[in-house]
Amino acid sequence: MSTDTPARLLQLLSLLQTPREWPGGELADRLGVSRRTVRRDVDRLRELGYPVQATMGADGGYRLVAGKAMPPLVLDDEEAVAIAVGLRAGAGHAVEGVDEASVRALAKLEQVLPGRLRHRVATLQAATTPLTSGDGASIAPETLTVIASTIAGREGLRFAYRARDGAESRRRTEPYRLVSTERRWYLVAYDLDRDDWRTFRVDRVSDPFATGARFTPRELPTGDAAEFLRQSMQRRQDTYEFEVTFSAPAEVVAARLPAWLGTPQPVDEHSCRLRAAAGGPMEWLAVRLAMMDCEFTVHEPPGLVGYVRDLGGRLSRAAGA
Amino acid sequence: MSTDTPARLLQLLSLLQTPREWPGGELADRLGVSRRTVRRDVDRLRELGYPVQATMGADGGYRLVAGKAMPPLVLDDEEAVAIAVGLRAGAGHAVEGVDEASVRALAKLEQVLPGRLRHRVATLQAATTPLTSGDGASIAPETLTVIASTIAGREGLRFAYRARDGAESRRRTEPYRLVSTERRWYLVAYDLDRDDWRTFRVDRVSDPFATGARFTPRELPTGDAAEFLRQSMQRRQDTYEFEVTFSAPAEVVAARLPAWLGTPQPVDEHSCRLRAAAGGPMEWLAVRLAMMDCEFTVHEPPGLVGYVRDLGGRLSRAAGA
DNA sequence: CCAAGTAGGACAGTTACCGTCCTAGATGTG
DNA sequence: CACATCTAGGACGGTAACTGTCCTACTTGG
Repeated sequence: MSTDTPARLLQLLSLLQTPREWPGGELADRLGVSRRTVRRDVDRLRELGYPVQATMGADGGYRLVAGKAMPPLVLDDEEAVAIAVGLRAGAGHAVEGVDEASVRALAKLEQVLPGRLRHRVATLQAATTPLTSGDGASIAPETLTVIASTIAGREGLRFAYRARDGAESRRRTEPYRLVSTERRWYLVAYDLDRDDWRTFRVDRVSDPFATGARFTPRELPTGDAAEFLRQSMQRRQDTYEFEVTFSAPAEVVAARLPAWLGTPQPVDEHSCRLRAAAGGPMEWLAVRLAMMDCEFTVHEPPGLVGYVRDLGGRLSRAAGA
Repeated sequence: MSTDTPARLLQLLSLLQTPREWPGGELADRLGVSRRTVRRDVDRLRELGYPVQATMGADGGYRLVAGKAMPPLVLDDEEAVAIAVGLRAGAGHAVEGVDEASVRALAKLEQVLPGRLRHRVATLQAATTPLTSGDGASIAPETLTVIASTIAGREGLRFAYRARDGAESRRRTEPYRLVSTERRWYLVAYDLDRDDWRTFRVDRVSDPFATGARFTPRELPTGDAAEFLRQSMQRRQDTYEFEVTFSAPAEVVAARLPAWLGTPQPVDEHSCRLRAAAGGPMEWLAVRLAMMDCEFTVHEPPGLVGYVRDLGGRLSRAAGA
């Protein structure tokens, strides 16, 4: 309705993102301009790099197709809520390799999410259950997004931290990177009080907030945040090795397990063995194995064997054995 | 760098979405215009409804905050991939109430996703595991997005359908709505051959494609697609009732279960009972119960009891009991 | 108080934009 | 085959909008 050119272009972009064909006449009507102007606008979008495809002939029309760069996504309310909920649900147990970008996208979205939608996201979020099996290691999505924001904005970050021995402390940091490996989130940051680089487990962070103080990022001595994390993990020995034998062909098992857990080695035609290192909560691995839908045997570590035994006992009792 | 006004406005919008403060001078530099013009552009964005907040005084700057409507999201490559992967992973087992919007958002995103990113999404998607426990009821995300596109674009839809008795048939339909209830996806559509409204289970749909023929949506006699689905489900009796007793306070159980499964009723201070109806694969419910981390007893239905017993036995054997 | 930032009015030159005319090419239908 | 319906794009003139420069006013933190 507004007669402004840039506004009209944004509106056109939004219309074209609906997965259907738009005849020029209809667009002209909707935008309140002449057909010729629509053609010019389409031209302009193309010059901007958004590939508008036009099918010729009767029954033709315009539509936005895949191009070189991502066009700005124009979402309606429900779609925005769906993405927010989806990303938040995934934040705790996302796919290896996209976790950090996923949190960044969530932070970006939540920055501009209208208040009334925020409500709906929170409600729906409450209706879903965190997949973490009650070991208290769950992470509030807000924690991740606040941290991501401070990293992107180069702002100071303060939070309360509960160390491995249970001791509480308050930290003033310059956040550097979020890294997630093997079902756990870590923050690599420069600790202003310790005057050195540190890694923090995000599930032990509480009450994080941006101080507002901007800083220029220091250089990490190790270069890569993931590398730095790996080194400090080695010192702490936070992972464990496990070994399982499955009564199913290696291909079948491989298809049902996440690739990062490793590749099962065939023993014979009908069984295979998986030996790999895992981090994160052991319960998760146990449940994952339970979902495999084939016979298997856990050899190591003893803790995992114990947990699987407990789970088995509990289920047997539940069935009234 | 000097492009025309609308392009600059889009660029400005993208800069402001980074969660940080931008001083006017820096924006002027980046956009290649004078400081005054930046102020004018900011004004224009505000008039368009995008609330740009400015902090006054030294060390001030601009940033985009939550407003009345969603601004067009400007994503970088990694963020786009992250959202696509997240939505696809969630497509099979999403949160009640946002599923359809989620699929619509995914369709919208994939329509414009550049080819090189498509590759990355596919790769990462392969690395993750479908959560469906081997009953063959998994759904390819593509199937959902194709259907969603035809609904949005009012295009005819053809697909192959495997009926409950295993009979294969080809369908020509005018798609109306996607509905998901209790872990399953359904398509409500007008069947052009049967000349009547039908519901289809999406996990039995294969090889769907848009015919390209546009149509004007008919009116559904029942009015609401969800209502229509409910009625045809009642005829088929696709759900089952279950009853479980937990050895944990009702609040604790409620907090760990999805709300749509129902509310547990307290029996005494330390236990509670849940009686509700569920649909979808029974294995899913069994695994969900296993993750509850407390003792429980399954009373009904017999099938669920049997499945829990099997799972328990398998786990006990796995632990070498 | 000063420095550095936002906010916004006034003015003049330039530019870009828009609608109304055209004509040309593609495509499916009667 | 001709026709209707769509995209594609050149030409043109009047109007409107945009931009940079130069102002002043106000806010905030050191």
